[in-house]
Amino acid sequence: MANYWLMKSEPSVYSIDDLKKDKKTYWDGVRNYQARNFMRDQMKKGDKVIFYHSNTEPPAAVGICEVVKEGYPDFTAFDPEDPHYDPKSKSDKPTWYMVDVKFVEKFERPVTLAEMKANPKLANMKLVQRGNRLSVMPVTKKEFDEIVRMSKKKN
DNA sequence: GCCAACGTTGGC
DNA sequence: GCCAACGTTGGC
Repeated sequence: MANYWLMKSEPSVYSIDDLKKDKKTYWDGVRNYQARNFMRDQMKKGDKVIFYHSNTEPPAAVGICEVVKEGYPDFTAFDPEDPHYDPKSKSDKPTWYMVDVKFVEKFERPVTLAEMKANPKLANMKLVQRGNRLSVMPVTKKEFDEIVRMSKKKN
């Protein structure tokens, strides 16, 4: 049974349009242990992921992607030239992991953080809770479906 | 092992 | 651009 997730990306770094163009990408650069554990241990092929734009105006869920390759070492941590380089991560004992995702759809209409916060059905999501900084988080099927439903609603 | 200092995230 | 919240680091 598939699980559901939400992953944040700053659109100035990598947006849903970039993914639409590329069709597929590796989710590099996660340097947080909790998020790492989700990617390494729990994300499975076929899992659906909400693509969320952070640090932008407005912050919003903007589309859906799907896990196509399960957790494997984030090789950008091994490259001293890479902005995500981490000398503590060794190729024979990697600290950081990533997954590959493919483009599924871009929402007709972005679902803003403000709308999600205003929806009582989404009140338990980590995303809308105060001070949350997790860039990869699980969501329930109900929450996932609710966000998809909101993305189709007419203004 | 505690905890203050520091760096980063990310909404506003 | 500001700053609250949080994770990590490092001195002790």
